[in-house]
Amino acid sequence: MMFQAPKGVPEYYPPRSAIFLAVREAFAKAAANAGYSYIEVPVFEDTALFARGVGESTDVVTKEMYTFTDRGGRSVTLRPEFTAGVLRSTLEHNLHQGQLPVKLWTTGPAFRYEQPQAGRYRQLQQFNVEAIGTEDPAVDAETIAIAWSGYRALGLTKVRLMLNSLGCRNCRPQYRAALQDFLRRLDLDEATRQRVEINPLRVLDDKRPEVRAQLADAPLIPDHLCASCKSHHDKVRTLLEDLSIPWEDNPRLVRGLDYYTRTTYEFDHPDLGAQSGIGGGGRYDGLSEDIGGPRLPGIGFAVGVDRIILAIEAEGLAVDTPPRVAVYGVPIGEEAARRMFALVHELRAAGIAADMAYGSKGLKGAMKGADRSGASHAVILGERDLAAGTAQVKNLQTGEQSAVPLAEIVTTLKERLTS
RNA sequence: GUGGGUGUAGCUCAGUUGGCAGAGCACCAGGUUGUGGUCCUGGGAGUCGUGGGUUCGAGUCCCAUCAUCCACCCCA
Repeated sequence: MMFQAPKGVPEYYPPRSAIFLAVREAFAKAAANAGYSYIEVPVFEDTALFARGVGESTDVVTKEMYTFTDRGGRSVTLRPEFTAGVLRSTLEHNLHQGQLPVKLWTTGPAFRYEQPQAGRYRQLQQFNVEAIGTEDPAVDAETIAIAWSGYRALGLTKVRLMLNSLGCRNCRPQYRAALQDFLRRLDLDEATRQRVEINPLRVLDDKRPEVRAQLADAPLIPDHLCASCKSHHDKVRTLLEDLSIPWEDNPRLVRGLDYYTRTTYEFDHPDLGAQSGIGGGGRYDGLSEDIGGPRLPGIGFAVGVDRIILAIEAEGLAVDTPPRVAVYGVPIGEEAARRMFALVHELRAAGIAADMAYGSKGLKGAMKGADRSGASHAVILGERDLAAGTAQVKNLQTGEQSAVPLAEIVTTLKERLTS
């Protein structure tokens, strides 16, 4: 084999690719139903946008970015996530000057240079939702509800929601100091000690048992929230209760990106191995200012399409794949093939999905093609039919077959397909 | 970046102490020169990941390398 897909890039081809579209469709529908509009943003941006937006101290920025210099000498980076780009676009085009919040969804690939493993890829597919311009906790709950609806629409039953609040610019610094004070007294490796100084909250997320054991008595964020953050957090939870969306409070949930404030949440699935997070999001009330914009709060989430597909498969859910076409043309001989080509075109123009056998296959091979296409009807056309000005219309389920004048094929099939 | 597992036909895999490279599925053709699914018969296919070494002889043993999978760190 001469060429292979780049390392860590999953590909979806038929028949499995149908699941990919179904996942996107489920979330797009949930977002659109909640009044969110589509936004198309670049796959690459100025490197500085991500460095400042996502955070200089994050793993994503320090070691996972696909960064390169373009021919004009500019440093550009393939997006490692969507939020920074969506917010940049919102500000650049003054979408926030209209009525708030600005509600947007988008989808596509993101890129992180990591060592691939189950559910972790260098090109990952995300579905993304952002609500920009309000601090109303109802919008926090709304984004959660959209993600939840998407999972439900796909039939997933084992998705767990974990919820936390990271505080704001007023209460986070005190908590951060208290946490650092605690962490500095622990027995930690060099990399983790550095993290204590740069981004202590992320130490709480460590999965290693030897670290975890030492964190049992660590100060937790919910105990250090200021009055307004506490009230915000309580309101979000009350609203989730109203919607009967079950969640689990997780005071150690911090997430890896620097811009999160107040509400953070994560969805995970128990059957996915080590990479179990299938979606996550939170509030980013300071991000706009971080990237040079006005004060503009926001909240959003991304769900991982690749991992959701793995979850669908892990739960053994069948995604119904409709037949490729409704009608399949079976020509016998060159003259018939030419006539059939036009007939198939007519069927398509009439809104009937149709395909035909190509490459002068034998009748038997062509019928096989009809069978595999999933079509409910075959149209068979040979010398005898041409001479009579008819074609044989065959119901592939029942085997019934009858001659129909060529001029009436389209209307006849239209009737038979709706009945 | 670190650790471990696996690379043989399109797919899933078998291959004994080193001795002619195989099966199932899929695909194609025929059985039926104008009829699919089931059945029967036949067929095409592989530089055994790649490069080197040991040997009369390597899919099998050794070394290197690449790819892939799983895990750590971290994240969707």
